[in-house]
Amino acid sequence: MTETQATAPRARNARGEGGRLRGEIVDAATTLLQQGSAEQLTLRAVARAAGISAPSIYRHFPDLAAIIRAVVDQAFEELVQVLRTGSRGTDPVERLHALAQVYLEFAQQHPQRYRLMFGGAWNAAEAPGADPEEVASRPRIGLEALQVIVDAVQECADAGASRSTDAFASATALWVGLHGLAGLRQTTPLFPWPGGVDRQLVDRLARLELAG
Amino acid sequence: MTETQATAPRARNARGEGGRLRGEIVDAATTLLQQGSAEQLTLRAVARAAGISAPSIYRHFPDLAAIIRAVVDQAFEELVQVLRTGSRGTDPVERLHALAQVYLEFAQQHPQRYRLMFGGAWNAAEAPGADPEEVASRPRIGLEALQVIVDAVQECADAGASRSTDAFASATALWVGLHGLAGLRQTTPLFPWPGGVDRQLVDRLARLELAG
DNA sequence: TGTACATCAGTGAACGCGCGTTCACTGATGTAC
DNA sequence: TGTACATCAGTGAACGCGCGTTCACTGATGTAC
Repeated sequence: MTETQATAPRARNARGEGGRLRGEIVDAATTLLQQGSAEQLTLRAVARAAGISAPSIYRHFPDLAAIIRAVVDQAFEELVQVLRTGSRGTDPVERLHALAQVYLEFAQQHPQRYRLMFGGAWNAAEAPGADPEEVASRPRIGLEALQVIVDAVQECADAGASRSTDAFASATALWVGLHGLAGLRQTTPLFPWPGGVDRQLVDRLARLELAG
Repeated sequence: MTETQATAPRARNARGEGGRLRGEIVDAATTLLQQGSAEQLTLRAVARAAGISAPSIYRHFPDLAAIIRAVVDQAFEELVQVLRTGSRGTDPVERLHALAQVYLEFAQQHPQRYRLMFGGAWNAAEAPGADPEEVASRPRIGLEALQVIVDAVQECADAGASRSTDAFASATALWVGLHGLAGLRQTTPLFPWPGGVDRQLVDRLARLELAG
């Protein structure tokens, strides 16, 4: 009786709602990324986590890489939103520091997804089946996230709080620094990290040190 | 006739030279990392590349993770050597810039190995079978590489070419920046990288900009 | 110098496993009449 | 309002594959006598 209930197949989605399972598959993959790395993901594991049979995946995705691409796309959208929300504040310098913290927190809270966003892409790009057009369009969404940093740096410069004369270049350098810190902090937690590395990165790369 | 030659088993090592195949296995794994990522490495693939049968691996390594650990150890030793060789020059600032270039080149020339050194370690650390003592000792070899950067920054400070008052902290920040750049350059080659990002990272993170 | 023997590096066959993918199918949902 | 039917989301069984690992083995190397 309860056994029947326990092993009951999932309720099928109605006609128009075929897209629902698609979202559930992406969510399942995202959940699995909280436990293990992207390399450990398998199509069957995603299906299990989503509570469906393996072949059901094919109604929604051609293969595992497509699922992962969807996870990455969603993660980039989340990052952009989180950055926009996190850069609030009155002082432009304060806003930039808050932005950096939010970026680092995102990477820390979703290490595997972050790794996938910035570490697995080129892997997929070199994969034989990669769609060239898709690969070419991939940086666009990343640029959107970077733009938030560019704007914040520009505001500091406009307010006379940064000596930066090229907000894009400075923001890129800052992004590079934050990315490096995010990765290394997770990789080598035992390293004797000097306090305030994050602050130093922001101050120096965005050229906030006016008293020179 | 030639068929026999082609399929002839490899010449067995003499008694005392059992260690020779160990090195060949590590070399085979290193070679495979020039073609694919560490996640694609399998015990059988390493054996094939080394020209031996799969079970032969077990005479030298308990499992694939042990082989990878040996590859990483060797890579760190190479990096330290390359950094030491690359930091030659008369001017301390020149030496630091050369050091940064050498670091970036190492990462570029051995992308998968570099990724494994700084990106895969924590993965292995969280693996169930990880030896705690081994994990704890892992940063040591990395610190040796960092020390080369610390020394170079200190020399700049001593020569009055850097405003850094904490060479370790500045070197760490620089390492973070270089690591970020190394990773992102490979991951997002299509990104419109501003020229001179690498120089900017060194100048700003090692505080070489005196005319403030 | 010769011979019997222990050592041990490397092998080939075999196993069970989880994987990706295919196929024909089931059966509820929505629609045409 | 009823009924027959097309649609299509999801299933279960099955396949071939490469994997890690085990086992008993082979046969050259080095040693004891």
